[in-house]
Amino acid sequence: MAKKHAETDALTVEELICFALYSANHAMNKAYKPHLTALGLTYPQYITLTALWDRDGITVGALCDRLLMETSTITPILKRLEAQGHVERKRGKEDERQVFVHLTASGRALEAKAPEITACIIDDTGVPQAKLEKLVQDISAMRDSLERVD
Amino acid sequence: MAKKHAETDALTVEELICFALYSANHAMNKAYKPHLTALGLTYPQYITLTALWDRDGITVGALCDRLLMETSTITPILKRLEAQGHVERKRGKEDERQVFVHLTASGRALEAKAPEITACIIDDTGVPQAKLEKLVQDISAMRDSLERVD
DNA sequence: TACGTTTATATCGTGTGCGATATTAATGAC
DNA sequence: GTCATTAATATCGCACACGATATAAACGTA
Repeated sequence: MAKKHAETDALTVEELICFALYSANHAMNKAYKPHLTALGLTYPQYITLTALWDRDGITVGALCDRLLMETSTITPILKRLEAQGHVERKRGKEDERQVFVHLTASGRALEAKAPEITACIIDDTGVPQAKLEKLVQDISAMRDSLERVD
Repeated sequence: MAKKHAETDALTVEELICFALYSANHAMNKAYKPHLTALGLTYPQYITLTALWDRDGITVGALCDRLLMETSTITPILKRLEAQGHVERKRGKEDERQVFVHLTASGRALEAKAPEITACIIDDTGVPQAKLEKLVQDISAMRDSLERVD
């Protein structure tokens, strides 16, 4: 049985939703690591590629919106993906401020590895498919609520 | 209705549990930021303090175990907390390899701020208490399963 | 006691992440 | 058309986060 707290008591770190997310995110990163190291990718690089596999040739800004990240985070990741030959960046013709990100053959080829990695990770979570889909929905809804605040 | 995928299709980034955790963790960090900036703390520093409020005077290693982090991450955080005067580090007497971390009056005083911050964040999640507690349990269970793998 | 091994913590290099700022291009008011 | 403003992306400084390595203390075995 869980320990009871009075209203004024601070919660234990393990009882905080922030720590649950914080530590689960690190654990997920760690679970992906062996799969991604084999491909020469980091976790954020892989997530960036996943967004591009679904929607290629979008602008840096659109990619930031999709991943909920700042340009100061995405730009260096794209530079490393470009250095590895997985993406190309092209200035827009009509609007030269925009930069469009395109997958190369190499970057597109990595997509074929994703389903097996995903299957491994899903297995590692120990959560059955149906429950996992619900969990993704609940966590995403919470994230969206947090995003709306500021 | 959600888009259907064949078994061989890759999932959209939004459908991946890894992205749900990744983005929710960033959103949580962002939600805490104004509260913590007012105290001169960062998010990892606050989480570290939360662990110490519950169990003070433990070793660096025990703190790493509790937070599921590496010593290479915790040591610099402790150095910054020490520089701010919130904690003190003392070498063990019997075993001089160990370093014990103790809260100062300043570090202990911050605990009083925690309940109100927690209440704000819980409100920001938009998730009712009971459901949030279940969510914490589900996410923690998944994290523990992921940790057991490697 | 000497010395190889293990243990606890710290340091270093690389890659995020973000806020603040810079840079360059497009836009708008006149 | 000029110039202030806005918009899209990049750069910089600071703080994680971790793997690899270093350091120093404790331990084990001969």
